[in-house]
Order: sequence, then structure tokens, then C-alpha cells
Amino acid sequence: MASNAIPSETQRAKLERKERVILDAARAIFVDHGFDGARMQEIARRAGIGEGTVYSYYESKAELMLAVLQQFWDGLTLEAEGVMASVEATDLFARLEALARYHLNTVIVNADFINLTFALRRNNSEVSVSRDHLRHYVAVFDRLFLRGQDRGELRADAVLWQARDIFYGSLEYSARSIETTMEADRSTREQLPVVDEMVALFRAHYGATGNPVIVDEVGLATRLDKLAAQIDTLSRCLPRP
Amino acid sequence: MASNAIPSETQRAKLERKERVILDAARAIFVDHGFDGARMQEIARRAGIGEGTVYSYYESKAELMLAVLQQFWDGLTLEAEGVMASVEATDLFARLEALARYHLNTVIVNADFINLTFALRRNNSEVSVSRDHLRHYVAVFDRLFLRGQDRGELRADAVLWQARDIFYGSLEYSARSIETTMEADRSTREQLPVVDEMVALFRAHYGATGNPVIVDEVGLATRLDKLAAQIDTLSRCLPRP
Amino acid sequence: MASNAIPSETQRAKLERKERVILDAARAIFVDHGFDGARMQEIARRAGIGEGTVYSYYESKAELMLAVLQQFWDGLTLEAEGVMASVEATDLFARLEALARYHLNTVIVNADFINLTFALRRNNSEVSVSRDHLRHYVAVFDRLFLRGQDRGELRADAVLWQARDIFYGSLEYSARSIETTMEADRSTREQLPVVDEMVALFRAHYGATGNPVIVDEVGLATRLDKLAAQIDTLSRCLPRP
Amino acid sequence: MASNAIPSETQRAKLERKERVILDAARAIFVDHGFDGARMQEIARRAGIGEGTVYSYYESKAELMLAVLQQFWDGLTLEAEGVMASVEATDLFARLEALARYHLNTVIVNADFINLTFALRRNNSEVSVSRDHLRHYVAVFDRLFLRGQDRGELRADAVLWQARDIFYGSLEYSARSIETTMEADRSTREQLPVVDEMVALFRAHYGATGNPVIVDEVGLATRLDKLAAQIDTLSRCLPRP
DNA sequence: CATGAATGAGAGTTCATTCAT
DNA sequence: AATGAATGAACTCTCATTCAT
Repeated sequence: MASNAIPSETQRAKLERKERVILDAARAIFVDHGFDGARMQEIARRAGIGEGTVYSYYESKAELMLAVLQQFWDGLTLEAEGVMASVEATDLFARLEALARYHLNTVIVNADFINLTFALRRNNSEVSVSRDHLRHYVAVFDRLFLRGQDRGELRADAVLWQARDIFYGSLEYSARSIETTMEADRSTREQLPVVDEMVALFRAHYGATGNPVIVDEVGLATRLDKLAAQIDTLSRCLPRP
Repeated sequence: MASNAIPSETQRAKLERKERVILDAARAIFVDHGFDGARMQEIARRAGIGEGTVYSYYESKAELMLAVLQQFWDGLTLEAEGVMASVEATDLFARLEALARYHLNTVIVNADFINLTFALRRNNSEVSVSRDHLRHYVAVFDRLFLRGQDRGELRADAVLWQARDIFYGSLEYSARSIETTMEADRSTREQLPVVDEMVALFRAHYGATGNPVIVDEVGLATRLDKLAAQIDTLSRCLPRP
Repeated sequence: MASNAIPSETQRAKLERKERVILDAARAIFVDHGFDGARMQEIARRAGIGEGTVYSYYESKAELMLAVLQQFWDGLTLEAEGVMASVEATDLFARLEALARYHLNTVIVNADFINLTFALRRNNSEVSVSRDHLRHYVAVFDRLFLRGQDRGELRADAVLWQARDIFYGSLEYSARSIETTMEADRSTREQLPVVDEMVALFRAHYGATGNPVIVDEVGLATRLDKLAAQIDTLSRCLPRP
Repeated sequence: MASNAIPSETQRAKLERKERVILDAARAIFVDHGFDGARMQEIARRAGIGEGTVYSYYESKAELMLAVLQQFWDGLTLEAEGVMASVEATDLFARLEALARYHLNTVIVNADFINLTFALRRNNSEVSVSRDHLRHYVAVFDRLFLRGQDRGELRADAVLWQARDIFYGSLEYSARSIETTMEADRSTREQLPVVDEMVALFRAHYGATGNPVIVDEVGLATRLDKLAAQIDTLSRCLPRP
């Protein structure tokens, strides 16, 4: 029994480790060469195993790709949730900023892979479950947003998917731009302001206090008027030269 | 000579026509099957010419793809500029809305092809000039934006590339979402509001009257209050007339 | 037109010639190594063409095999019919002998290929139309047999398929035996007697004149005995001289 | 020692049992998929053992196939001899009929496997000992035939191998035809008459009474002579005209 | 110039066999 | 002794590219 139980544990660990090794290798090669461009032989070589061995873990190249995608997006979702959990502040916008920062960084780092995901032909019936992965991932944002509305931190009439499109869309596009720019001139722009801008935009546009501009504009105007009146008074008190 | 010159014109026209036919065929096949999935034979058949003939116009599959991309993005840019030219209103936001509407529609219709563009591996040294095409295309937005700043319609301190990322990013992401959603439930959401929201957001956030208030709002109020206090103090110290 | 017609003729001839070359090469390799054992590469090499070229003539290995089978059995049938046509004698048994001799020789020469035909797995849904080929081929015998019955050369109550089984079965089995024996000791037996035996057997067993003897033998004897008895009786009735 | 001897017996029995299990599994898989189509893994799975274990009993797939063939043909031979032993009648033709019936049935039931035997390429030096198996098997017929000649039941001048070819050849061919026919139209023909026909043919053609024509010809001639003598006597008794 | 038959390198995948456990 | 994960050579088939016509 012991001679059976311990090895089985060891073996299972081994298999799982090897599975991870294969997935890592596959991901690297897929990212480097795309789905069609990737050669199973190279994946196997990178994983340090024989060609045939890959096929005892994954029935085909397409299925391997699927597993890689699964792992990637699941990992992303988990990490994003982890980020949310680790933010101490309960303030919605602070949490939003954390999510944006995490997402932007992720998208920059994994740009190739994300492109790869979307490149998988919808027509290519073999590999295309990506939509589900994506849905899971963006659900992190959705929950944050909806809770924000529940708590009255966000306008009740804000439309979830519009906000979501703006949030992820802007960040992804930025990531692409940043990547492109960095290659040419790394110093030209920083990524940080993008997130700040994003959060500011959300605060201004979707924040419950509403379009703060209008409200405070009045306040400022009032104060300025008051100040002007004071100065006017003051100036009248001064001795004329 | 004349017997040579006239035919040569005809021939040139012929060549150009055939070139267009090839490009159209190629684009259709590339969109349907992706770069690797497309077969030169099918492209040739669709263009109604022999396989070898394609190679007398384009040296390789990669170069053909490049030409297709070129044509596509150039066409897009031209169309976008045409849209701009046809908008009678000089109002920035009206023009922005027209551009957004055109872009969203374009992105939805050509989703496959746009994905294809980004899917072309940067590493795959063969095909990857897409960045330039993209730059050209977004320049339409850039010009609109800069002119808006010149005219004072937009905040002078607005950052071009941030606005651009938000503009195109949101729209592209929306397009993707819309496409996904439409497949499942076409009635759930409409695409039009997306553009409206986008323009509203721009007007509020980047409009000339708008923005500085938000960022410095608190600081300014504080400073103004402080200033008012100083003046108050000062006024009290002054001898009454 | 001429520039089109003549080349097309040449081309067609070329294609047909190449097709024959491929079939011949394929047959040789299939016979040598069996269906699974045959390598397309070797077939191509033997045909003196590139690997890919084979696939522009036959969609797959299975289809190539099918074509080889088709050609083989069709050729056999044609040859057998040719043999029948060339026999001047109208005598059934002379014709039968010619067919038997042709068949035996064919079966010996093509033993490998015939085995190959029957070896194609019925389960292997890909290649297995052999039954039809076979039916066509044995129809030559069937026609001969039926005409023999029509002409009264063969017993009217002889069963076609029994005769056919005996005819082809014996010859095939003999061929196999002969082949086996020849390898070990070529001189031990001759193939000629087999055919003679076969024909003798048919003449005796199925021949119209042959058979009644056996069947009516008893009847004749009975009648003769009866006749003898009658004469005996008669003789006793006669007055002695 | 005792503790060693008894288990060793058990172990030997175990080994032999496992060997049988492997052979049975192998035969089933070989019949179902052919030699090349059979996978060692499936054979092992069907035998309920590990893949590697098969190789501790048989060095290679080819050798396993050989063993299966051996077992099959030996079994066939044994069964055929059993059938011969169980026939109470000492009459040659009754025994022949039993053998024919057994053989026909066997050939029908094991058609796939018999085809498989002949399909093993002679060139494929690995597996091809089938000839010996066959020789052993047909020896049952040979013994029967020779004893028949010894006893005077068969013509002394009949040629063994000719008779053998006719016997087995016809039956095998019939089996194939029956199989083919049955698939299409089971009712069209019965298998039983084949054996009857076979035996009748042997009795007529090879039976010692012989070429009945000749023998009875004598009988008839004798009777006719006798009759002639009687008539002659009679005629002499008649009054001369 | 246009053609499309020919090419062959290279792809994914299989499976008999081995060997560490 | 038994296992089955690992191996990699070898298979069939594809398709971008060439070139004789």
C-alpha cells in the first residue's frame, strides 16, 4: 500500500509539474510564432520532453492551445480578484485604480498573447472558446461597478457595459500604444497617467456626485465673486496714490 | 508608336484592374481563413487567374498580405477623411460624433480583418508593417483633436494620446462586445448609444469649459479660500478711510 | 486554336501516361509491402515523380490503392474476355480449358496482388470495393457456363455458382500450392495437369452426355435385366427344336 | 522446498493462463484491425495487462502475430482431427463429408483471420511461416485420402494434390462466395449443398468403383453379352424358316 | 505574359518499443 | 514481474513556390 500510495502521490505531482512545463513551453512558442507558426517539435524541445509525450497530455495542437488559453485567462482572473482582495481601501475609485493599474500592466506584459487570443479565428471551429474566458475576466470589473452603484458611489443610471467598454477598451488601446511608443522612444510617455486619467474620468463621469464640474463651478464662481468683492472693498480702503 | 502607346495605356489599366481583383480576392480569402489558413490557389481561383500569375504581381504570400493590409488601411483612412469632409457642421463634437460613428461601424464590419492585422506576429519578420497603417489612420482623429484645441473648443491641457486611446480603445472594445453580444442576443443592446456616450464623455471631459476644474478644483478652492482669508486679514489691518 | 488543341492533346497524353506510370509504380510497391507497408514516398520515387505529384492524381493513399485495384481487375476481365474471343473452337470445353489456363497463369503471376485484394479489410471502410471487381471478372465464366447450358453442352440442372466455386476455387488453391511447391521444388509437379484435370472433371460431372450414364445406369441395367428375363421366359415358351 | 515447488506450479499455470489470455486478445484485435491496424496498447488492454508485459511474453508485435497464427492453425488441425475421430462411420466419403462440413464452417467463421494469414507478406520477412501451418492442417485430408486409396475406396491413380486443391479450393472459394452472398441476400443460397456436391463429385470422380461409366460399362457389357448369348441360344431354338 | 502541373520541405500525429519505478 | 509514461522515427498529406510550355 505504502509502496503504492507514495509513488502515486509522487507521480501525480510529477505529472502535474510536467503538465505545467508543457503549458509554459507551449505558451512561449505560441506567443512567439502564433498558433499556425508554432511547431509541436519546438514546444516539446522547449519543455524538455519528446514530441510524442505532448500528445499523451493533449490530444492535439488545438487542444493544447485551448489549455494554454484556459490557464492564461483563469490565471488572469484569479490575479485580478487577488488584487481586489488585497486593496485595503473600500473606496470604489481606489479599487478601480488598482484594477486599472493591474490590467494595464497585464495587458502590456501579455500583449502578444492577448492578440493571439483574439486572432484565433472564429471560423476556425477548433479553437475559439476565448469569449468565455474573457467574460469571466471582465466579471471582476462588473462586480466592482455594480457594488459601486449599490453603495451609491456611482450614478444609478450609468450603463454597465458602456463603462466596461470604456474601461477595458481604453486601457487595452493604451497598452498597445504604449508598447508601440516604447519601442521607438521609451521616454516619451509614461503609463501611469493613463490610469489616473481613467480613474478621474470615471469619477467625473460616473461618480454619484455627478458631473462635479457644474456644481463646483458655481461654488468657485461664488467664492471668486466674493473675493472680487472683498478686494474691491479693500482697494477702496487703500489710500489713493 | 501610337499602336504601342494606346495599348500600353489599356494594358496599364488592365494591370491595375487585375491588381485590384487579386487584392480583393486575397482580402476575402485572408479574412475567411486567416493568413496561414489562406491558400494561394484559392486566392488565384477567386481572382479568376492562374496561381503563377499572382506571383508576377506579388513576390510572396507575405507580400500579398502586406499589400492587402496597405489597401485596407489606406482605404479606411481615405474614407474617414471623406466622412470628415462631408460633415457640414464645423462643430468639433459633431465631427467627432461622425468619426466615432464611422469608426464603430467600420470596426464592426471589418472585425475579422482588424483582428487579422494585429495577429500578424511582430516576430514573424515577414508581415508586420501594420503600425504605420494604424498611425496614418488615427491621424484623422489627431488632426481633429488638435484643431479643436487650436480653436479653443478643447482644453489646451488635454493630452492628445490619452484622448486618442480612450476614443479608439472604447470604440474598438465596444465593437468587439457588440459583435459578441449580437451573436447571442441582438436586441440586448444598441450600438448607437455607445457613440453618444463617447461624445458626451469627450464634451464633458475634454471640452474647453470643462476640465481643469476637476483636477485642481479642491486645490483651487483651498487656495482661493486661503487667499480670501489673507485679503480679509489684510483688509482688517488697513486703516479705514 | 491550334496552339491550344495540339498541346492539350499532348498534355492529355502526358497526363495519361503519367497516370499509368503512377499506377504501375503503386502496384509494384503495394504488392511488395502491402497496403500499410507501402510508403507513398517510395511509390513516387519509383514513378520518377515528386511526392506531392501523386496527390494531384489521387487524393489519398486509399484512393490510389482503389485505382490500382480497379485497373488490375478491369484488365484481368478484359484479358479473359480477349482469351475467350480468340479461341476459335466453339466447343465449350475447349473454351473452358482456355479460360482455366489463362486464369491459372494469371493467378500464379499475380498471386501477391490477389492476396492483397482479399486482405483489404472489410472493416477498413476506405478500401474494399473489391467485391464488384471480382463479380465482373467471374462473369466471364458465368456467361460461358450459361451458354453451355443453353446449347445443351452442359447439364441443365447444373448449378452455376457451385460450378463456379469449384472452377475458380480449385484453380486458385492450386495456384497457391503450385507457387509454394515451386519455391521448394520446381520439378515436383507441373501446372498443366491441373487444368486438364479440371476440364475432365467438368466434362464428366457437368457435361450433358456424361452424366445420364451414372444416373440412368441402374435404369438401364434394370431394363436390360428385365429384357433378359423376358427373353428367357420367351425362350422357355418356345418349342425345343 | 515444498513451499517453492507448489507455488512454482501455480506460477507456471498462471503464466500459461496469461499467455492464453494474451493470445486470445491479440487474435481478436488482429482479426478486427489487421496486422498493421492492430495496436499493442489495445491488445494489452483487452488482455487486462500492461503494455510492457506483452513484451515479456513475446519479443515483438510480429512474434506475437506468429504465435497467434500458430495457435490458430494448430487448433484448427486438432479440431479437424477431432472431427475425424468422432465420425463413427468408416466409410471414406462419410468422413470426407464431415471434414468438408467442418472445413467450410471453419472457413466461413474465420474468414477474416484466414485472409489475414495469407495477407502476411512473404516479403515482409518478419511474419510468414503460414505455409507450415497450412501444410499441417491439410495433412488431415491427405491422410484420409491416402488411406482411402490404400483401402481401395479411391482410385489408385488419383493424384493427391489435385484432389486436395479441388477439395480445399472449392470449399474456400465457396466460403467466400457464401459470405459475400449472405451479406446481400441470405436466402439466395444454402451452404449445405456445397458440401454434398463436393462429396458427390469426389465419389464420382475419385471413387474406386470409379469412373462408374467404365465399371458399369463392363457390367452392362457383361449383361449385354449374356443377353446376346441368350438370344443366340434362343434363336438357335427357333425353327428355321 | 499567363498558366497550372510539379515539387519537396515540413507539418501534425501515431505507435512499437523501452525502461525506471 | 509488471507497469505505463516516455520516446522519436516514420508516416501521410499540404501548399508556397517554380518554371516549362
